[in-house]
Amino acid sequence: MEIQSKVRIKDIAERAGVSVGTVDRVLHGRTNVSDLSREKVERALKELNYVPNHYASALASNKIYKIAAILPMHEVDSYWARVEQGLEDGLRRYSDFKISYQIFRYDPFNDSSFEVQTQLLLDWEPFAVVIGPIFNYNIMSKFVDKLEMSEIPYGLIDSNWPEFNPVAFYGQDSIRSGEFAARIIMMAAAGAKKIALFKLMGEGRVASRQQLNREVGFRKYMETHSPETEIVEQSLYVYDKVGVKERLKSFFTTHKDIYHGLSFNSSIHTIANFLKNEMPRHPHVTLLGYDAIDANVTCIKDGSVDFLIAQHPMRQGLNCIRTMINACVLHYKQNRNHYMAIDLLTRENIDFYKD
Amino acid sequence: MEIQSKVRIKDIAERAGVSVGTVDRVLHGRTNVSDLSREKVERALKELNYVPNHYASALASNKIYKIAAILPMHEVDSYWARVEQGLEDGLRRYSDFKISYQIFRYDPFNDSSFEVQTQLLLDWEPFAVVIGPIFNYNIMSKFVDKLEMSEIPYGLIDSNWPEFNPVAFYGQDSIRSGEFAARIIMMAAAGAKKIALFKLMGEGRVASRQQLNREVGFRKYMETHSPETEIVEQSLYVYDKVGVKERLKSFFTTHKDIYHGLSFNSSIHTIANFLKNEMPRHPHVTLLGYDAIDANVTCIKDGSVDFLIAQHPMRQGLNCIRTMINACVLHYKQNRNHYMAIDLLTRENIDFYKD
DNA sequence: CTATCACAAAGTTAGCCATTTTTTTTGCCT
DNA sequence: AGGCAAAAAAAATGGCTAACTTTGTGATAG
Repeated sequence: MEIQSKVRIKDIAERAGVSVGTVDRVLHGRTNVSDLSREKVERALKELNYVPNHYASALASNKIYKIAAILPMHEVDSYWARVEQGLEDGLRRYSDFKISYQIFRYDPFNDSSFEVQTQLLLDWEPFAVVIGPIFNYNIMSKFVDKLEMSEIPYGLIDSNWPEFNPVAFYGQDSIRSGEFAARIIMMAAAGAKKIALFKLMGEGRVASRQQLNREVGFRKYMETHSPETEIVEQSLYVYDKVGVKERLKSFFTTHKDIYHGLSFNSSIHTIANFLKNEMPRHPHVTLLGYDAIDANVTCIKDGSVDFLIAQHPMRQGLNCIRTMINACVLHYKQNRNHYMAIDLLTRENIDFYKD
Repeated sequence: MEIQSKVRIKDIAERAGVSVGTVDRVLHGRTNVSDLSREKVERALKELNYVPNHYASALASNKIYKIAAILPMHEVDSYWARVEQGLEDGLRRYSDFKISYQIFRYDPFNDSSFEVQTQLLLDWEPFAVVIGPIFNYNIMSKFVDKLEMSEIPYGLIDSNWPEFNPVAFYGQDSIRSGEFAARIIMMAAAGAKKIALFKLMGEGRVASRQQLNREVGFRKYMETHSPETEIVEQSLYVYDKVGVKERLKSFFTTHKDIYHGLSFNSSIHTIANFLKNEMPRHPHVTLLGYDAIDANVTCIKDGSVDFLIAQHPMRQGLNCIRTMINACVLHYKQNRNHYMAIDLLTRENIDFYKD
């Protein structure tokens, strides 16, 4: 089996009886080609099944591509930190092209911050843009309109917006992910009367779309498969550490019959660490959370968290960049939607989860 | 942030006060370079932080690389079919290089077939080799010795051999994988007195190393965490369809108290389909098996198999090729061992498992 | 003591292939 | 035939490799 593209522009030119310059003009849809020549070239391209050599192409064109990303501000050990890492990995992988990269970060709790940052981004005149999640449809819409007006291609990460036309979306199907969470926790909690749903929030802000959808999927599964199980909610503001302690203490004292709990974001380690440190004699509570951030991985390894659902944030970033470059630089066709795998991590397999 | 390598060989040559030819000689470790020149070049490389442009390099070297793979014969819908697909994907991804690829298939039930095929492979004079699993250490060893004698680099897929020195190994940590299987099945079977272990064999042959190791991991976990659960073994020769039916019928009639079963290879669909077709009124048996081959995926979707453990065969193939090319063609450093993720698939998340 | 040779070391340059720019040719009209 | 636009051909470019060429050193013989 031969996997090689030996057909060169020169071969096309010979076959079509024209010069390489003409073939190039046809390939790039430029002017100054007679209809006859264009047709001959196109026939030759098809007949010889021409595949461009991207190495040579990149070398010759010698353009500089400016790629911008707009993502939420975040902590060092977080989902978004890994997405950024993935983006950078992706860019490094394409470092043989001349790529200039700039990241713009907005305060997810402040809409005007997003507007300020997108303006800075547009002023930088990027070639392509990667966009993270924004809750507010209107400001997102305004930004996307501007991009489309300027014909700047963009990719979405994490949050899918069916009404827009990105080159690609990378993220998890949150509803299915919530169903999967329900299946797993209920397998461990078979027959349990009650399970705890912890709503861990930062700075009093509403949860993300992803989290809301996970809960939708979760409740859907529960209604169908375990309608008899009561879901006991407990809200917590993670930045109010004293408040968290008090509420959890009262929660676990009140609900002595709860041995299973989950959360739809990456803060499950808060519950695990509380139980470890503040109620060490409390019976084991099986916990399920999201995202393989360091704090959670530690808890998985010491057994205080039993399950994590992961979604390959680095791979999301990397693949998003890859797709953008494939589409915009190399002019490959791309699929729009890329739903990431819904991975279950436990103590037994977490060592092999490499993002 | 700028991700681009603007430092060229020419720049290095100027900085070091030598010609580009000399820099090239140093970069490729060729002869005819004085110690002084080599040192000057190496200093310049470090100072300017040189990163080679692989596009240009590939273009210039214009070699034809012959890559051979030696893998077991297999059915169309199987683990190995996907590994082969991954290998081909990988080669396609590097189609800007001139790569010629040939696959040699041996009969896994016949050692001399392996020897015949490896001889054909060596006669083809490949540049690099990808090797699948062989049970017999001695014939493997003989082959590897020949490769090392001829300085042909090789990669291992599926079976790891610590005594050899491949460029890379891709596969799953089978022991851990068995532990994970135990954890999952016992979560569903919490408190069960008995579970079934189906040993599904093709053509009366012993199981693969991988399967044996999975069982080792499984039993280790069971002894530690569920010593009270009895593991009831049942061997089956899948090509003897009548025999399989009879044995299974007698098995499930005898063991009316078994509601959970697993198998360490990809044939779990045999059990699922038997229960569906031959004993439709039998209570649900929770089944766990390996590998997302089509037959198993169908069973996951109709609920007759509950869990599959997957190991990304396509990714193994693809990554193995990638690593071989990175190491041998692009001269990147590579890690030796690449343990694939141990993925749990259920009806809820299988749609997002794309290999 | 120098001419010759072998060989190591270093330099030079023609590709590799797609793109872009410049130059040349062609075709058409006046 | 001259002028001009349109199209084709040719040459230059990019970073790297490898074949080829030149330079330099030391050994040996005359």
